[in-house]
Amino acid sequence: MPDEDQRPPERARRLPRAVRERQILDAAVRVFSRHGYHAASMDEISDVAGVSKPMIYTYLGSKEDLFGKSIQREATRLLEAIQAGAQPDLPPDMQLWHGLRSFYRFVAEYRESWTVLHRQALTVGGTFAGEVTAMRGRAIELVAALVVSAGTRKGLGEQAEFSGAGLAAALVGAAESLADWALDHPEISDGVLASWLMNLVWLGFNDLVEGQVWKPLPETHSES
Amino acid sequence: MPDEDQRPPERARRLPRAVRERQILDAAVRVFSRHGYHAASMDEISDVAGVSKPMIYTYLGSKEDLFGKSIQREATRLLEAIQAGAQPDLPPDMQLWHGLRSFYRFVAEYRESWTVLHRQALTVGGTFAGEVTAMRGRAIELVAALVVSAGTRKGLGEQAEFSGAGLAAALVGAAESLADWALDHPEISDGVLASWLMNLVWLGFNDLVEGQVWKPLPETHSES
DNA sequence: AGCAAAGGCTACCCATGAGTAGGTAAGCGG
DNA sequence: CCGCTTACCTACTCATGGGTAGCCTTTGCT
Repeated sequence: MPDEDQRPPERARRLPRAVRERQILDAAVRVFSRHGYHAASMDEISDVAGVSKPMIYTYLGSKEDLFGKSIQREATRLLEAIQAGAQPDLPPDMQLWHGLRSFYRFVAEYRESWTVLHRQALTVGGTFAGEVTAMRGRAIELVAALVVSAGTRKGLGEQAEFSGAGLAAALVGAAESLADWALDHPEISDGVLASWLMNLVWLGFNDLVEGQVWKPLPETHSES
Repeated sequence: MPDEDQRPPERARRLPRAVRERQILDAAVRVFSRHGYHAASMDEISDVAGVSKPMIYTYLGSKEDLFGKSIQREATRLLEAIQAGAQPDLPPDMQLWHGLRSFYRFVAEYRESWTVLHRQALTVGGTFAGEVTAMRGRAIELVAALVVSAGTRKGLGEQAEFSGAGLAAALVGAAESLADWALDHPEISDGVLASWLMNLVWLGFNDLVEGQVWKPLPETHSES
């Protein structure tokens, strides 16, 4: 009886390996972001991916491997998105401004990527927590460099150096937290979010010396 | 063969129920803070508590119950610590200042409580995540009220109202992130940490109107 | 056609860990 | 000293879920 398969879900059969790997990673990120590492089951991931469990093991390895690869892919995506925005030949404040905007655009577009990186990766002790905190640490150092360079340029000198790391940690945390908040307020544009932080941090920092208002150049931002 | 038990660890036998419950909760907080909800095992908790597993079930209920009670106790502790610092009859900036100092003192003293609340509680979907985010939300609202009241008082009016919630979210996130950072830098006092945030946020916010430097009254803070 | 390799699955194994059954022993009122 | 309650334990059951063995099926090449 040929042609008896009415192929109802059209479960795309026999795709090349690279495609399947992408599908599986997509599913993994989605499931991990929803339940966290431990509560996520390989069965559910395979189900979401539209693939049987052994495929995951033959293609991506163990659950830990899979989680690691998910983290790695999303982290790379995020960093690339931010770096695409913050051109290193701009002045510090503009670097920060564009980096922040890119960050918020990314979070809005890839909520699940963000969730996995921000919430879930830290809870799995061991290698991943290390990788992610290292990545976060690099972000903090980058921001710290911006802050210190700007502070020194403005005449703060030693004090900037001393408190730069802490301030950078606070700023990164503020940006992350604001990202979470923004997930529940999609009507707020990335430009507004970034400008809030710029006004908070840049003003507060620079005004230790002199009171001048930072604002983005008119051509680059579009907010209400 | 009597007296053959050389009672090596002197495992305190037959204590009253209230004491055991405290011991078990202490152990639970410690283990949950280290491994997270799912990776923590009741066996390890009972081991750390110096008590057998059935005791936990007869006294505190299921694993979920136990986690909930741990969260609840630590959250209450934290809120009480903060409220003990921030007297509501002070002006907004001083409330924030003292609240922040109390917060950082608490985090330094009860690292595990903080870890459980900040990192682990969010990863367990369902009731607890709800409770904790609700608690966090209340904190944000509180801060938002301070910020808006100060902003309105300073003449910002509508703009303060509009961005107050977002700014509060950012500030709370900055405070949390700075708390994590401070765990690796114990030499930084709570006064310094709090003053960093005050200078960042309060200055940046108020200076949208006029450039005035916030600083704590000399008698209350002790920093380098 | 024939056949190897790659894509894919069902059906299982088994360690881990939540939760419990049922028993022992110490205090305490009578 | 007798029984009743409370504190407490050892030793199990059993569901969940990570991981795998073994088999089928399509495709592409000669």
